[in-house]
Amino acid sequence: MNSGVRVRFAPSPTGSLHIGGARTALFNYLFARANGGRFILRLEDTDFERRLTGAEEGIVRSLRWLGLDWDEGPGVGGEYGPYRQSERLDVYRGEAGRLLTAGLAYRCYCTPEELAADREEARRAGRAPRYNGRCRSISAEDKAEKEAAGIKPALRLRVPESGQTVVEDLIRGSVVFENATLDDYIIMKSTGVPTYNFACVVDDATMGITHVIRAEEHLSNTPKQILIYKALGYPLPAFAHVPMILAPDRAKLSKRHGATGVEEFQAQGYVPEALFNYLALLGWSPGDERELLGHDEVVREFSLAAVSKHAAIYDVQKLTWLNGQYISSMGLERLYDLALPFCREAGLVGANITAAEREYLLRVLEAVRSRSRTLLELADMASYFFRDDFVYDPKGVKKVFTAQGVPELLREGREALAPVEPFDVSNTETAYRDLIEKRGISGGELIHPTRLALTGRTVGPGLFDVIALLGKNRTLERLDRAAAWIEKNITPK
RNA sequence: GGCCCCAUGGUCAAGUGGACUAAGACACCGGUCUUUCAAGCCGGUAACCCGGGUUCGAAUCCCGGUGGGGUCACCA
Repeated sequence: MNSGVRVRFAPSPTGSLHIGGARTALFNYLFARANGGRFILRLEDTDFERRLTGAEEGIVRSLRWLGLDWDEGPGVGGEYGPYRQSERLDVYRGEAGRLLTAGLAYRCYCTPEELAADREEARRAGRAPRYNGRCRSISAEDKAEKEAAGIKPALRLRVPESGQTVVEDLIRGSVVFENATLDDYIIMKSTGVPTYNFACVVDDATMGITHVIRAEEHLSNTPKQILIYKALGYPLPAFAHVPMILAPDRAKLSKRHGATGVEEFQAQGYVPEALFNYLALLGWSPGDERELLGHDEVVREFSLAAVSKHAAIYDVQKLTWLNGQYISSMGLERLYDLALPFCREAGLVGANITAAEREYLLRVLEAVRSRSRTLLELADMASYFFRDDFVYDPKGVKKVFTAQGVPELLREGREALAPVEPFDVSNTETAYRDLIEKRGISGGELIHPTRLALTGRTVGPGLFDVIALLGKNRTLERLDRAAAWIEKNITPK
């Protein structure tokens, strides 16, 4: 199915993909998928000063991780390429030449120093810092003089001095800009490299983009871009400016806000399903009470008309809650795949995994998943199933190891469990319940110290699940070890 | 400062003139279940920025304030 809809996400490879960019990419992706269109990835890498090596790869990795596959762009090709602006310089030069010969653009010989001085003066005088138009109607002599002095000109667009430019925004309606508030801005730098507004328009036009969906911070660029479409004679695409994602202090996302990059969330143990779901819900809602929405459901329901107008502050707590929901309800095999790197990182499993190890990890994950909100927590919750080197939680020691007769109780527990066969949940529980009854104690009096002895913790899955998972050898060994440890380290009170 | 956008609980967010005594979710607080902690379930606290208008009626429409945000580069 091809509806003719073409949208693009056009990041600049100056850093990693943060959640604001990811959300913009997501909305473009959703719009394309919801409307049978094509989603295109384009790299806006004309600022060679700020360009960062590895940034493109990082962005690509993050998009793929989130599941936002593009139909055209780096790595997949397409008939409108190339998809990196640095590889399209001849296209921009050609289009700029058209504007120059048509008299719609002109050469500007002002130096950056002159322009800075103009701006400073305007600022002091309380005027808007607009270009003063010095080169708009430069005389032939002055021009010759500048050329002779070897000054390389930049190219400016001749902006109408009156009238209005109206942005018909799919989310905000008509937004009117007075042309008089716009100035003749630079479209080609003196180096022959296009500026953002120009390259963006040329690419969107020549790549057949039908809907420009981008963050609201670009809204004030749009009238400038519309003027270029008109000058070049290209039809206008539809525009949609989606609300921004703000940091908890209500400011635009930046490095000082800490972990806001997709890769950082990934490293902290967030799963792509959850981030996808959360980001979709930031600025958009299905219109009813649903919160947990999978990929297909979001694609089915997404519409720009339902996108809100105001900026949203992201809330890690809700993301974390969603993440926990996904961790406890996704397919176990999928969870395994996602959790494996974290388990390796935590030293629970090695690089090569036998079928039996895999089976065991699967069962462990099943036991601890509902208690974990991130994969990091998950690996941590799973650790004592793989490692014997845990220490007893000091708080727990104080609470359940210091009572009178705990070592003896643990040894009795050990004796009760030793003959159990098969060593499963219900048989071990029966053995323990019998002991509890025989001793006339409460369940907790035996169960709590046992848990601490077996796991080092006071929290975790049901005790008999833990026991069955650990198996007889490790259970008995850990009970012995704890009894001895208590006798050595604790003075009964 | 100029221009532009926006405005429902702490946060996300439903709501498009009467069904609003304003959903739902996160967070928070209580209860319940349980050997623990989660999860689950039940319940609670908490919002229409202010002022004018229009209307029989305004969270919803209009105007003005206020507040927040964005943007004003040979950055993107």
